Amino acid sequence: MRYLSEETMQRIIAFVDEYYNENSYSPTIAEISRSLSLAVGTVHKYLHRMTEMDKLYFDGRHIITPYIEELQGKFHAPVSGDIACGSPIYAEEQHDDTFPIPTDFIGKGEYFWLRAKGESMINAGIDSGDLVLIRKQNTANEGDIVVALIDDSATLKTLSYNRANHKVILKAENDDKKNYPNQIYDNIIIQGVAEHVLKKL
Amino acid sequence: MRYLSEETMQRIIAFVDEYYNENSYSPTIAEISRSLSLAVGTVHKYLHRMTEMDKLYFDGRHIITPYIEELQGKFHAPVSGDIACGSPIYAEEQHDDTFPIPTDFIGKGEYFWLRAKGESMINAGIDSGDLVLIRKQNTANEGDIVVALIDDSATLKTLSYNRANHKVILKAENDDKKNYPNQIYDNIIIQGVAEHVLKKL
DNA sequence: TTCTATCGTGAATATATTTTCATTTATGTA
DNA sequence: TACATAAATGAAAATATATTCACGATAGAA
Repeated sequence: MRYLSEETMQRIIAFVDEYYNENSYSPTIAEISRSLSLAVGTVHKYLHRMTEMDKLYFDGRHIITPYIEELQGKFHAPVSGDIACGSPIYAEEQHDDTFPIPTDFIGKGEYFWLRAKGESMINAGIDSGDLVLIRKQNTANEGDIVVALIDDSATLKTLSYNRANHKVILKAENDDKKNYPNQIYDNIIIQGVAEHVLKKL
Repeated sequence: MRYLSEETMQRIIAFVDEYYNENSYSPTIAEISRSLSLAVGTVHKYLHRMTEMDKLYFDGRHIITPYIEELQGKFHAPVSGDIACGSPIYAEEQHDDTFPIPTDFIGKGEYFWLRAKGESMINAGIDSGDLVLIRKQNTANEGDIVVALIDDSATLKTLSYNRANHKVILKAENDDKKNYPNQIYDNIIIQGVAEHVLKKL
């Protein structure tokens, strides 16, 4: 069989998704065959061809549709170690735990969680102990709250530029400017941008 | 074999959990056997006996440990419809989407998400559009932020009592007391207590 | 030592699942 | 009709996985 029916492909994906929702694992070829009244050979070829077409992924045992991929893995961001809001601490990826993130609240991309520590970002609504959701990226816009790597240490600050002398400014969001002064650098490495914060009430 | 080693049981559970973390599905008996250097027969008996002992669940194909059970299903709280912070709106459970919740950040119990609407709780850190994580319960303490059912409508307010006349007071957390006055009732039905809030930055 | 409970082995068997492929059915068209 | 294409069938073969069970090794107690 060289050709696939668009309708049958949709039916297979819909059934697999529904089955996964019910069972938290994907169905076997035989189960799809029975439920959709298709021959096992038919289902088998569809799964293979659809894998080639990147419509889903079938490894001979597990079927992963885009929907399933979203449910697992992709949106389970690892919780890294604490991050300093005040003085930078070393940014090691501890991967303590995983923490799934809602689909409708965030966009595509890789995310991870950081537990904020210190008072430097309280004006931005980030208090010590809050979990901050970071989107991994190495560029950012002025005004973004970024995870910046300075001398092998990570810190959470608001990004700003001085266009006159081409310096990068990391601003703390705290009125106490004595204890939380702006930090000026020639170069910083950005690890991600803070998008959400989960707070205890 | 009538007896199981506690150590081997722990090793099996640990391996299955780790494997599931990596792959989002549980390993086969053969894979456990290879990785832990145990005979397939040994692993098979362990899985069966441990199922009887309720240490995990094995149906001949899928292994579900307590950890895996937690990852799937149990902590996926349904997102209900919007809830009014200001004037109460009807509380229908829409179940738009599911939204997994971190294990270490919250305790046991049933949870659901509400999207806050209105300005009545801004002093409590809940702004319009925020997702609020509610723990289902029908009792609450003074000072808790509760989801209260008033005349078939749900509202998010801080709970308070007047012990003199046995009235229940629902307080808005907004300095504008003209538009957000305290509401006094003889009786209210509590649907849950707000524990966390997820905010966009 | 001898016995017994504990813990595990290994290989044969049974079952489930995937893979392959020659054939069938239906439809449109020259 | 004769032919080509699309879509699916069905059953056998290959492979993967689970299940069973008689036996082996170890260690402590009688």
